[in-house]
Amino acid sequence: MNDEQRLKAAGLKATVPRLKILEILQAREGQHLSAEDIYKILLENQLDVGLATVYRVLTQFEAAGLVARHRFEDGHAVFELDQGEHHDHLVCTRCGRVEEFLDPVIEERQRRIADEAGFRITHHQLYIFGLCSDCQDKG
Amino acid sequence: MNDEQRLKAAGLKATVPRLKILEILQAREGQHLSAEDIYKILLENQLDVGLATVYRVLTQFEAAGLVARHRFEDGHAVFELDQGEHHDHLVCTRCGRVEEFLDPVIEERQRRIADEAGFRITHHQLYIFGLCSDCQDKG
DNA sequence: ATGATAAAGAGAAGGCGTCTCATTTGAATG
DNA sequence: CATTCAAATGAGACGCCTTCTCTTTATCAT
Repeated sequence: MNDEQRLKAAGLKATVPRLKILEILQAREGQHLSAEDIYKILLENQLDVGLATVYRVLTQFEAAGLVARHRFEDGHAVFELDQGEHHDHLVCTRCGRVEEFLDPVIEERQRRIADEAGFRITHHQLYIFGLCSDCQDKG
Repeated sequence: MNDEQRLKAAGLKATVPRLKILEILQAREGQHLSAEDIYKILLENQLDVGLATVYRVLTQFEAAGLVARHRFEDGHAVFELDQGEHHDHLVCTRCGRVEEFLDPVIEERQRRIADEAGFRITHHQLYIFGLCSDCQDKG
């Protein structure tokens, strides 16, 4: 399935801004980009896309399950492509480095906890904050 | 230990705004208050405390380990007294209801994951979002 | 009580994100 | 392929939460 088909499958028209933003996200898998980051990349590529559009598109992508939105420590949002594989994050509070992980045991416990509380889970977020090995050395 | 002593132990002068904010948080344990909420409560009690002061004090309290700051779905911050007992949250995305839980297994797995990645954990946050039992019924 | 210093109050300013509205674009139709 | 109309975009204003600045005030040690 190509990008255009992917957008249509999500119920979105295949417009230039949407295709480009999808491309950018695909080209930077594993990174966590803010709307501003994406906006700048678009401008660097001579694409006149408004920042408002970037926000709109990202919100639509999120609703369509194409991207995941995260809010690390500082509360401002970053995005990454959602490849169906949920994962959680370890975030270094000093250098901003982010590592991803997936723990089946934690996932299972979460389902059970929600179940016992009578909640139907839609999604969840687990962030572990701390100092990465490099930053521990630097004091 | 009374409130005044608690503040001094945290390295903070025992000022009126700080004492009052601490009182408010204590009187509402289990609730999650925004800075604005606390500001309004102060005004209702005829206390002329500036909103900026509320934010400052809450940030200081957080740094001192007296309160925990959370960002649920919408990105804006809420606070609660930190009684030493870490816990995580189940949040209903429809009515905003929040339930707390603590799962030793999850806690343990987190420590191990951080360990294996070479991270030294400072703190972590786990939010499970979904619909509470009441809201499931309401469609 | 007094002085040094931290904290508070008020309002301006900042930052991220959303809204509005005129204009353009996409894609279905003839 | 031209037409058409809803949907999407761009630009900038706007809004909200939070922080900053600066003067005034309060705290605490002496």
